[in-house]
Amino acid sequence: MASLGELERAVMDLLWAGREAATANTLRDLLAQDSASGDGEPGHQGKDLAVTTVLTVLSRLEKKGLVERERGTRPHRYQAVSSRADHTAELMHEVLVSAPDREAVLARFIGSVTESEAATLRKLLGQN
Amino acid sequence: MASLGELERAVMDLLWAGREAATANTLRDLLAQDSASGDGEPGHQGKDLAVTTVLTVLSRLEKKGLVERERGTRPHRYQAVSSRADHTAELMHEVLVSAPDREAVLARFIGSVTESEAATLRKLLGQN
DNA sequence: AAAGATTTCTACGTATCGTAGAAGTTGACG
DNA sequence: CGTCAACTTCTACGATACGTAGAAATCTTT
Repeated sequence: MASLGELERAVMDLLWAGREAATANTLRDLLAQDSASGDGEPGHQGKDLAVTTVLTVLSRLEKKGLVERERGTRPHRYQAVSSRADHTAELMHEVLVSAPDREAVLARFIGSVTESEAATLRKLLGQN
Repeated sequence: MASLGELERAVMDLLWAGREAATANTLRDLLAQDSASGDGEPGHQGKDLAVTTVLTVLSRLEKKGLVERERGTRPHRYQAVSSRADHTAELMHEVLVSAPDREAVLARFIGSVTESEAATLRKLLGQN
């Protein structure tokens, strides 16, 4: 119960990037920028979304518990409820516990991480 | 590009459980059993699906690359392409690399696992 | 060749998501 | 205080995914 659509994801990425709460208009502008300049990904095109579109997405993200809005200020300001790292780690954990054989999963998982990530894990686990 | 529906998930669970390739009919029967007896989860009800339903789901799973079918034998036999542990670990890794700040994600992730899981990780990282 | 088993094709209902216009609400300014 | 502009909410439509299964096509077996 957590998968995001493409636009939802793009909005979350913006909210996670700038840590200040942002308005729908700001986000719309950032979305336009992000896709306009010819950066790596040719995936997303030069969007120029309506503000209502952004607002709809923000409402949905709020309903999903990923976004929080300040209703006091007039242009409402939106921000991510948790950091991207927290959110991603939570997702990883959800995936992990979705399987009954966690030990086996962790074994395969360890096999799939890079050496540098493994090093990070060793450090974090305070062993070795 | 990996999330499964409820029925798709149930089918995969069956394929992952019994390692033998199974026919659509077998799976339909197993699905009926699984939900019939009053086990823990009251989530899924006493399904009694049509075989075509199971076949449709199997086709979709095949298209997603999760299931493989033997076309030679007449009642086609289906089996999971990879083990549940492999699949789950792969998902976890996909989630991990979906974030740019993997170190931070791993840190949060480690914080979310149980002590026993942490022990498993230490063991696994100790080797190799 | 006919009957039965099996697979493929087609389809409908519901849910999610991208998208945005229409309508309602509110703050500011004259 | 009334009006306008900005902002939010409501409503909606097209596309895709999934659960579900009948209709049609194909293969097996007798």
